[in-house]
Amino acid sequence: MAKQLAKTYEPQEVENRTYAFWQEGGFFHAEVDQNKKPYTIVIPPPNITGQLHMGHALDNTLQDILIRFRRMQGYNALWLPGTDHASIATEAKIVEAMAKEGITKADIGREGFLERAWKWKETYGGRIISQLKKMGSSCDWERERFTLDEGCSKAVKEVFVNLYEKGLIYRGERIINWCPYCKTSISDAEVEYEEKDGHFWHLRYPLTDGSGYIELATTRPETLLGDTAVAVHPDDERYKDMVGKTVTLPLVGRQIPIIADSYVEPEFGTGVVKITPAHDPNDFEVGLRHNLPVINVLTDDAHINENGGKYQGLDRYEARKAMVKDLEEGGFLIKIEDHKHNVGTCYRCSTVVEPSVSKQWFVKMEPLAGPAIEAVKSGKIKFVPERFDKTYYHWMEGIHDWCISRQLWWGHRIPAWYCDDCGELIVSKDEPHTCPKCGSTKLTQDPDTLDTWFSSALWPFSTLGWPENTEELKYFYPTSTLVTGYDIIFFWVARMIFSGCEHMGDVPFNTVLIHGLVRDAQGRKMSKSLGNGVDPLEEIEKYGADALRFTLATGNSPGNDMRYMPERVEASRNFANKIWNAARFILMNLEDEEPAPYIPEKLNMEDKWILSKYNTVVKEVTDNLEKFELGLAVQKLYDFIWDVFCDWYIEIAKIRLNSDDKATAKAVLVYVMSNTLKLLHPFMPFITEEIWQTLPHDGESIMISKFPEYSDALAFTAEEKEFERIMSAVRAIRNRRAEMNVAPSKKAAVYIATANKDTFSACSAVIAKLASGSEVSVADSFEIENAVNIVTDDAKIYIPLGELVDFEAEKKRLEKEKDAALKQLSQIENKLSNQGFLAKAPAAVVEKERNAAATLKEKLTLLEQELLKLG
RNA sequence: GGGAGCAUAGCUCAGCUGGGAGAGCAUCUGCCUUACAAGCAGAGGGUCACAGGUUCGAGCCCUGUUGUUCCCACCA
Repeated sequence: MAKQLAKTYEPQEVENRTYAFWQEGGFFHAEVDQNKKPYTIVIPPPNITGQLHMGHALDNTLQDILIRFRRMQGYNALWLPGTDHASIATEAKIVEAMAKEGITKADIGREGFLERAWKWKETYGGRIISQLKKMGSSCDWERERFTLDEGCSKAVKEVFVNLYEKGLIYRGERIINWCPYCKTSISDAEVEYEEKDGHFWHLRYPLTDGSGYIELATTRPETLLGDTAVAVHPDDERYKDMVGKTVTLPLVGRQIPIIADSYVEPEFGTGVVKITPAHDPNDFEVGLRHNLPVINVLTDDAHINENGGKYQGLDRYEARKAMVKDLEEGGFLIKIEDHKHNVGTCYRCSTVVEPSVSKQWFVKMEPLAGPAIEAVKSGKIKFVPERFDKTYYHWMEGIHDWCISRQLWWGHRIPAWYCDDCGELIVSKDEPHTCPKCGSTKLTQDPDTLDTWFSSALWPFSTLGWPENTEELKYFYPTSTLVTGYDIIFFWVARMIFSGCEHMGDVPFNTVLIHGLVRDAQGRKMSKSLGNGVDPLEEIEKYGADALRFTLATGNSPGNDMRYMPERVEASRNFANKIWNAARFILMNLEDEEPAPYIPEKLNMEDKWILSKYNTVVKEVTDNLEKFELGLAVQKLYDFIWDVFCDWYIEIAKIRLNSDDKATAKAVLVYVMSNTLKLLHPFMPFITEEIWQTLPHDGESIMISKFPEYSDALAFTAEEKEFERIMSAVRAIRNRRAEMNVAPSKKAAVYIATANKDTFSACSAVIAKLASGSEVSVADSFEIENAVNIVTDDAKIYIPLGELVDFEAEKKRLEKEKDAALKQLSQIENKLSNQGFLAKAPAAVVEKERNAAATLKEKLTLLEQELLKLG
């Protein structure tokens, strides 16, 4: 025993050792156990290409708090970890790396590329995992999964075939968002709209019959090459006569019809719209209605293709420039206006996307959205905070079909084959060898892969073994809580919900705890381009993982963004050090003895006070955690440990520790300390384990100890209240001494006149210690000369400080206090004479006011007595 | 165009079902009181954005206004 702890807490030394100890102990692992209730969290799988950033740090801190809390509460807690293959992001990185070697995808082919990709995964995939461990994450690493592993791939095929057979997956030629940099289609959700300064080019399209021209405006003049009509509103009088005529497309010479369609807004611009079905979603719809040809004019990297005549080969923006010049020269350009408009960009690479008609695979959303909406409406899934259900409904209700095919190689290949001979489409979990229609053996698999979110949508059940009906799946599904940022509600949360409902017949989780973004100190989003990102690992190195976790868990509320301020981590680090030193103090006093538990009969007032305070904290922290109010919970622990336990109880305990009557104080110190460590453990796992291990303890690890529970036996309400009186007397004395600039080293006698003699006598040593008293006397009354006067609610206190006492000042001060008390009293009496208040306020509230009034009156009496004495 | 959030001390933010305005940092004063100066004891500092309303009682609920941030939306 009597272990020596270093003077300050050194997290670096403790963390790796402790984490290894937990792993070796197998404490993170959960097995199916019918005798225990499961509590399950599946991790939002980080990208294998990723590096831990503050968003991960926050997300995983919250998850770890919840999982550690539930584990200690006795739940069979499973936190299932894994990583995401992140098709677009990863493929882009690999392509980039290859480019540095001067190699392209085409050079090495699909096989060669995938070989590289898997190697990449082996090299970097583990990086983020080891970073999560640095955070202290108590994931069940034995169950680590990867969205592209065998099991997940099986689940993906199962789902694809299943949905296809139900008619919920189809292949079709439709307008999609094309990213010319990633060279793939992307879903609507993957397009980010940015307001950009652009132009409005007003053009003149001549009527073919020579009877004039029609004026229209466009923001993308280069799409003119794909125009197949010009549209006006059917009721627009200005153009009524022109409908049915044709115009000759400038620069191209193609004759295209003027059509009437109510999509056109007559008030906007000139009321005329050029229709480019191949490159605009609205125009595409118009084209369908009017049976217009679709002319694609772009290549997959956004250059003009063979349909662009002389502009072929030009980049889209070069083509724009060239065409505007030609239009101007040809007299077709009327004017150019500045125009702000929303431009769609790729969420991965920020390249401006081009809407393009293309043959892709889609998930039919409408039948899936219904049950997914109902799952939240019925309360089977709850968002915390609740307001996010609105966001969710809004998105789900207006959802379009989901484009799931990607022109990438890194991902789940679409389980569809085409017969080279008859063109038959075969969708199958297993590779087919003959065409069921013509018997041909020449079959080619669809080259595309699936949207990376297609596999993450299955994560809550694919990781538990689905489509096999495993014991794990039966036991741990639905999972309990999903923790994630509001920025991926659409990408991931919504899709998990409809996938769970569809394939499992049950919701994937019961609660979704939503957090916000971690921003920089100025409130800006952390980003690579700004270079303002704070590296969590550097912060851990500097301040310790516990300090970082504490900072992220505190001072923010669900769903709201937070700013990352280095000063706050410093404060958290200081808190860790405070705890460390409190432990050092206790250990120092334990010497070599095996401390016994406290004996209830021997507890004195301050022991009961601290135990009662502790008991309240247990209740409140538990309540807060159960309601996902993690920030409130940890704030209460901070206040209790620092202000209540350290600043008051430890100081008071020193009195007995310096006497012969040490046992009870020691026992209470140990009891409160080690149990408070348990309460704090979910938030600060490393330091709590380290200290708990050095204190007398039962069990292998704090992380599998029992989370403290509220106990009626510790609810010493009366003693708590009594001791608060002592504290307020101590505060009053300290306050007066500070005001008079009396150094703590200058001890002075303290005389306390009170009707409450028992309490004050019992605590005279406490008062002496905490309020620099040389001696403390308690009686009904005193006649003291040359004394400072202090009046508390139930006591008059005199401190003879001889020459320091200024009677006039004393009098003035007491007058001031009297005025304040009178004012307060009149406020309360106003309330108490208000019939409405008496009739309608809860009895407890009225009672509280009555007590306050009584206390004030008592104080006023004492104040008046003193003023009388002073003349 | 629709929807949501935020506005509380100099700064960053808490404030749970309406019942005496809080923390951290910063500032000021005094302390090396042998667990901790990464500390201790004190102090100052707020019309809780503004205007109405509901209520015995509003930072909290309702309506409107202003400022700000974000999300969604097919206006060329």
